[in-house]
Parts: sequence; structure tokens; C-alpha cells
Amino acid sequence: MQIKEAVAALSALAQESRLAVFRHLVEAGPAGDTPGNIAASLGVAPSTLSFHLKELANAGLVASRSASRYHIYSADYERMAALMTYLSQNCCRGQPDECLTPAETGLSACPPSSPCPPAKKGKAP
Amino acid sequence: MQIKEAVAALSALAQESRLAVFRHLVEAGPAGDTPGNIAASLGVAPSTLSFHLKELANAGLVASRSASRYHIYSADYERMAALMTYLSQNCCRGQPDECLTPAETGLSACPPSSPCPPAKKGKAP
DNA sequence: TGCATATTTCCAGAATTATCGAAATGAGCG
DNA sequence: CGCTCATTTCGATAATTCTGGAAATATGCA
Repeated sequence: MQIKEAVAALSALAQESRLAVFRHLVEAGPAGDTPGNIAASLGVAPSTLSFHLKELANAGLVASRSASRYHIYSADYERMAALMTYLSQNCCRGQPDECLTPAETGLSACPPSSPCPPAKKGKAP
Repeated sequence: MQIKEAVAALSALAQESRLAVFRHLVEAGPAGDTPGNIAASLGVAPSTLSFHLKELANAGLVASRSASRYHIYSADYERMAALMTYLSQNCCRGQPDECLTPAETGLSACPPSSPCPPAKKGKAP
């Protein structure tokens, strides 16, 4: 992922309505949901929701498909994971001892490209 | 983490200069860096950088401390990890079979609060 | 104390974004 | 073929954000 794509994805999520939409779709899972349902569920105008869905789609965070006369949007889990990887890339460079451990966060803060050794107990100066 | 905090953190990162600053600090590790160095390294005016650092600090993504006559900013890895956890919360609900596996991403897409079973091979409808 | 340097605050202008009503588009169904 | 409903596009307005120059503040040192 490149910085422009990352900014696009982060911008897409950096807005309360859109973050709510995205989380709604994350919870909906691969089955996704229709704009009508989402708009009703979040209480925004259909045109507003359409604007937000387009933003999310442009950022690659959601995908759409058609089923009968409905459109169905769903979250793109791979894109989400790619964004997370980008954010933590090169963490700990030169100071691996201080890197956050998976146990502390529930997530690995370091992707495979910059593996994170077990934390020791030293403190930063 | 609550939605307002998440939006604040995402907004802070959703800007090219600021994302570059944050990544610079992530690479710098716990040792951090001074505004002067960061501004020179990224080619932005000191006042502009100060504005961005304040945004990142308000979002809790960076911390600052003083050393001699310098200020030193550093990335807050825990906050970053909390944001990632928030983004993937409740993923797969009701459809765990489709959840992205750690092996596919290099990251666990599912935090401990909604553990992600091994993916099977079924496809979404 | 007073100077030098690092950093932040204040200000104003330019650019971008969020919102929703009204109108246009698209897809199925009778 | 034309109706109907779901969704998107258009347009206009309001609000927010990014930017850097100038001035203010802070810190250490002579």
C-alpha cells in the first residue's frame, strides 16, 4: 500500500457517519447490506449515504454487487488488513526492545515485513 | 475506544503530511524526534508541523516530552494498536467462516473480544 | 539578566468536505 | 412497454481544515 491509498482509506474512515457505515458492514459480514437498510439504520438521507458509500468504495474499503433490484455493499477485510499493516510498518526500527507485544494489544503490531521480537524490559531514555 | 476517539485518531492520520509525520515517528521508535528535525526532514514550515503535531497529540497518537531545550515527540504504539482493534471489532459476526485469517494478512484481523476461527472454504452468497 | 535558539500561537486566505432536496438513472415486473 | 421502487447524480450551502508568515513564549546558557 502506498501513502496516497492509505490517506484515502483513512480519510474514508475519518468521518463519524462513514465509520459507522463501515462498522455496520463489518458486522454484517460478507452478506453485506443495502443502501436503503443502512440509511434507515443510521438515520441519514439516501443521497448522503450514497455519497459516503462512494467514498468508502473509492478507498477500496467496501465492495458492491447487485442482487435482484438491490445493491449490496460489504466490507473488504483484506483492504482493512492492508491498511493496518501499513500503519504499523517499520515499527520498532532500531529499537525492537520497545516494540509493543501481541500479548499487550491482542494484535500483532508488527507485520511480517518487520517482525517484532519479544519485548524485553528496558525503558526508553 | 469509542467512536469519537476513533474518528479523532483516523482524522489525525488521514492527511498526507500528518501520516508522514506519524510514520516518521513510528520508525524513529521510542527515542522519537524533535519538531525541528521532523520539519526539515519532511519539508514543511515549523508552524505547519506544530499544527500537525498538535492534532496527532490531541488524538493520543503521539506523546511529547522535554529534553534539554528540545521537545521530543514519539509515537504511542498502544494507541495505534487500540485503533486497529477498534477497526476490526465485531468482524465476522454471524459469518465467522468468511473471516480473514491471520495467515492471509500477517495480522490477526480479529481481536480477542471476537476471536476468529480458522477460515473454511465456503463462499459468500 | 539578557541573548540565542526551538517551538508554539495567532491570523487570514484558499481549499476541501458534509449535507440533503430535487431530478435522473437503472433494473425488474406486470 | 411503461410502472415502480432503489439508488445515484447534481447543485447549492454551510462548515471545517490546511497552510505559512509574523509575533509570542519557553528554555538553557553566558
